[in-house]
Order: sequence, then structure tokens, then C-alpha cells
Amino acid sequence: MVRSPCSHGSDFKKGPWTPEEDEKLIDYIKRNGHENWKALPKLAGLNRCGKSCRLRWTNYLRPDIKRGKFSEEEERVIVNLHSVLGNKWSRIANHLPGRTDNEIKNFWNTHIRKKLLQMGIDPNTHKPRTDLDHFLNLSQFLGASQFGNSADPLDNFLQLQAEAAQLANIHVLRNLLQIMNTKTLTNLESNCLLGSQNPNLFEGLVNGATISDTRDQVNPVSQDLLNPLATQQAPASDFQAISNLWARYEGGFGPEGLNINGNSLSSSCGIQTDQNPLPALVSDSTSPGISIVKQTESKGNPSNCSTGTPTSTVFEAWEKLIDDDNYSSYWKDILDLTSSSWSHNS
DNA sequence: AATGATTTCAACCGCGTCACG
DNA sequence: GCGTGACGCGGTTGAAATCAT
Repeated sequence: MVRSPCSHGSDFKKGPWTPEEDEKLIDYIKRNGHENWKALPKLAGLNRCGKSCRLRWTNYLRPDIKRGKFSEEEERVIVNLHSVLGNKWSRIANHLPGRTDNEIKNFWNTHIRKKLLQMGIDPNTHKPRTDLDHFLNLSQFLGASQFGNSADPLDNFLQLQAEAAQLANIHVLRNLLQIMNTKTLTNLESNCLLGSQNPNLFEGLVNGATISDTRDQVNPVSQDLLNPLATQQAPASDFQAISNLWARYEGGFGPEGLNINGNSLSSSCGIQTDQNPLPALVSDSTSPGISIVKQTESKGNPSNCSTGTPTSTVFEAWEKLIDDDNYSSYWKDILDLTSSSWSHNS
């Protein structure tokens, strides 16, 4: 393929733009628009290639660009769209007015990615991490926070072991819930896009038949999701679908809670059924979910995240789950559900 | 205050896609 | 159907800013 002169050694200037160059570009585009990027630099009196001009305009000079920090709402949208679309930055940017794909990509790589990694979630797959580094981090955290309270080294060791086991359990449970969260979202969004009239959004989750990952195992539904034009459905925007989905999702599981094999998980776990029992990926004061930050902070003192919103319920429920004498049965329920879901889709 | 390490983000590079002749 | 050129996208780079010592 023939490359544009921009990519191959040329006399065009590279590097940061000067205010004078910006002014020339803005002035030209205001007067003439930008129908032909290749011809534009010469006409505007710039010693830049068209590609460089286009980039500068779309990523920096465009008047409708929103500057400044990303809001929590924007962050939430990015995380959820990324879980569905992957690294399709331009498509994600379409749903965030004033934000460029480049800006979102940078924000993802510098902030969200790290946040998810710290949480134990693989930012590429939105699944729990299984790499050694993550477990080393976890053990370091445990060692730093709990070890060395007793004069007896054996006590310390046993204490550490017990607490490590308990925290690891919480961690695994959280990740399991996260998988269900992500996969259910994906599936539900598919339903939204396809105009499903399924009255029970969680039916698929319960019977294990619809849990799928759009990027691991692309089924016909997710193909439609990724390429709405391929379907006969009226085009629906990703954002609209996500928003609808989120709204329904945030609304909770309904009075019956989440049923597993006929047993209500939410009631057996002590989770109030009018609240969303799954944690949100990002902090959101209006959401009944729990933020990453809040989860981290609440490790030591769960009550810290109680601010009049129902957010504390999630962690309290987890604690009850772990503390309960019968919690092994809950684990069985959860693991049964999860394993059946995986096997159904593998 | 100086210096090195780390983080951020604007800009670049290379590839894929599409339109057009 | 093929070649060409332009545009757009995603990955990467590196200078500047910020932080830690």
C-alpha cells in the first residue's frame, strides 16, 4: 500500500504545535471547513501534513471538545462500553460528547486500567485476574495490614493464614459476582438491542443458557450487538442500550431476588432484594452499587461506606455471607451456578 | 534545591477500509 | 476486479509535568 508522505521522511514539520500554527489552522477551518485534509495545510499556510492537521483539529482544537477531568458518570460509561466493545475507542467516544477517542484511550490506559488491575480484574477481558502478580499483591496487602499483632510468632502465622483465607474468599466471591455482573450486562444489552420481550431478565442467568462473552465466544446475538447494521432491527445506539440496561440493572433484581436452582441467593445471603447486590465497577453516588474505592476503604471498616445510601449493604452482605455458619452452602450455590454457566458455554 | 523516577497525554506511525476512476 | 489515494482507527512513543527522595 502506498503510504502518505506523512509517514515517510518528508519536509513536513513534526512535534508539538505552536500557538501560531493553531491559529492558522483554526482560522482556515472556520473560513473554509475541512473537506480535504491533504490540501488543507498548503492552503492554510502550514508546513504540516494533512494527517497532522486533522489530528490536531479533532483531538485538540475542535470547539466542542470538553476539557478537564472525566466525571464518574463518564468513567462508568467508558468501563461498561469497553466491556462490550473492547478497544473501540472511537465508538466509545461517540457516546461521550466532547471527548475524543484519543483522550478516552489515554484515560483508559492511565487510570481505569490500573484501577481494574488493582481490583483484580483483567482490563482486557473484564474477568478476574489469575496471574501471579495479583496474588502476590494480595498477600503483600495482607501481610502489611494484619501481621505481627501477637507476641507469639505461631499465633501471628495462624492469624495471618486465617485472615488470608477469609479475605481471599471475599475476593473470589467478589470476582465471581463481577463475572456474573459483566456477563449478565452483556447478555442483557443484547436483549435490549434485539428488542427482546423476555419478561425475566435473569432467566438466562438462572438457567445458565445465555451467559457469554462477546469477545471470547461470539454468538449470533453478540455479533448483532457488535454490528447492529447486520440485523433487521432498527439501529439502536450502544449508549441507549447500555443506559436502558443500566437503568434496569440498577433497579435491582426485583422482589424475588436472584434465584439459583430455586433458592434465592439474595435472601439467603442477607442481601435486601430491593437493592442491587452486585457492585458497580466505578463509584457512583446515585447508584446502589459500591465503588472500587469504597470497597477498598471498607476492607478495614465496612461502615465507612455507609453514607445514607444503600451502598454499604453489599459489603455487609458479603461479610454476613462469610461469617455465617452455613456459608459453605452459599458457596456451593454460587460455585454450582458459576460452573454450570461456564460449562454451558465452553 | 537538585535529581531521578514515574505519570500523563499530545502527537506520531502504520494498517485497514472505503470511495473513486 | 484492480489500483490508487484519502481518511480513520488503534497502538505506541516521547516530551513535559508531576512526584518522591
